[in-house]
Amino acid sequence: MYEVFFQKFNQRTPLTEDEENFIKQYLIPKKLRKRQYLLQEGDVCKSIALIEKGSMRTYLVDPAGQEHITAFALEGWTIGDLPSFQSELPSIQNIEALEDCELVLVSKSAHDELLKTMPKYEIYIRLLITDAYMALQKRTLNMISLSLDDRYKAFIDTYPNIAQRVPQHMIASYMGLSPETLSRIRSRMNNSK
Amino acid sequence: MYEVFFQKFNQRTPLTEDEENFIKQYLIPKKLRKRQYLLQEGDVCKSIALIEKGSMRTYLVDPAGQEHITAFALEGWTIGDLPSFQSELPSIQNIEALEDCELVLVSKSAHDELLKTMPKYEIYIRLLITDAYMALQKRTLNMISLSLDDRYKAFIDTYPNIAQRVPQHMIASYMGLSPETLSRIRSRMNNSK
DNA sequence: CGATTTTTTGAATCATATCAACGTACGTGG
DNA sequence: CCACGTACGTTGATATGATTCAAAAAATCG
Repeated sequence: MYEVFFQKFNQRTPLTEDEENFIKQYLIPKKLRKRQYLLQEGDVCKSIALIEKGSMRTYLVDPAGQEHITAFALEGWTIGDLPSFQSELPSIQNIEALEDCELVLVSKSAHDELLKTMPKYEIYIRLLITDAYMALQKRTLNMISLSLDDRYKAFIDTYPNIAQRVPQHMIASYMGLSPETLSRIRSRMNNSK
Repeated sequence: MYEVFFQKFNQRTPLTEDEENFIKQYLIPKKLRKRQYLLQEGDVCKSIALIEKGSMRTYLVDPAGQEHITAFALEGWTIGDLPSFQSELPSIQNIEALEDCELVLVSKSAHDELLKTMPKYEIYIRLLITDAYMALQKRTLNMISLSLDDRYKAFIDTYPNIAQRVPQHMIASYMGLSPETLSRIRSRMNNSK
């Protein structure tokens, strides 16, 4: 239990066994079936979740009623709506299981408590956000500088597993283009190699 | 001296006078003339900089020789190339003064030392990156979900000062579109209101 | 003031969105 | 377990809108 959580934690901030046990008190395991929600628009994001198994997506519905996927997450990734989690205000995003999932939750109160009492947790969170920030910077750069074909290649290189596990139209939504266009990009790529 | 630096710091993490003085030992003031560089491609980013006065841009040159602006920064903002700063490997980005600037530098060694010795500095950095991450998420969302006209409006709303202080073609580069297109967006907007 | 850079405008081209139709795969209930 | 209905992915035709190239107008700098 919590294998992936502590593997990821130790990767950034090595822990003693005692420290692991200390943290374990604060963790809550949770299973989610495909299509179930971790968070729904209008609710406050009360936990961040590490994915032990499965995959999820974060999306939001714009005023015109269209869905936009802002993030995917697989095993070992941490997911949550940061603006809502930080501010304790209602979220505008939804977080949904794309496959059956096993999660490890850290509630807001547990998170605040751990930040206060355990310097290593603070370090871990800082490194986690730093990595997430750098990944997002790369994504932003790709969006402003690459052709669609190259953006799709970059997506595949960065997340080779995702493409096989989530429907294409969701990848199109994540990239901000129509499903038809993504289909044509793929057929162009297959023909040229 | 360091007014803006400590104003921003206190905003996130209130400090006593002693704590301010402790941190001051580690700070280095630096002035940069317009068009001078804080960081050039190929160099390691050895400091992060808070801008007391002036404005800067971060950009990178792609294989085809085209510049892409990834960030602007004004008074009170912190700038640096995080991947290079963290890893101490050469940066692929350039950071240039757009106006005469007064900066406050925190070197990598000072940063590491402060992280080790001063919990409040660790908290400050975590909150700083968290804010930057949330801002970047919003930018990403705008890119995948809004029309160009609305993206420009969102840009103006978010950074009302920048539009008057940096050349339009740089804003176009930041938005990932051609200068001509931005010019046409602006004339459309003026005609319709 | 003259030179250079920046912004605007126009016309042609290219890329993506949209709309529509079709084939296929999938899950769901009978 | 099969048959049906719904989702999904592909393909084609057309429309929209952004880029590119070229040139002129406007603004900025020395």
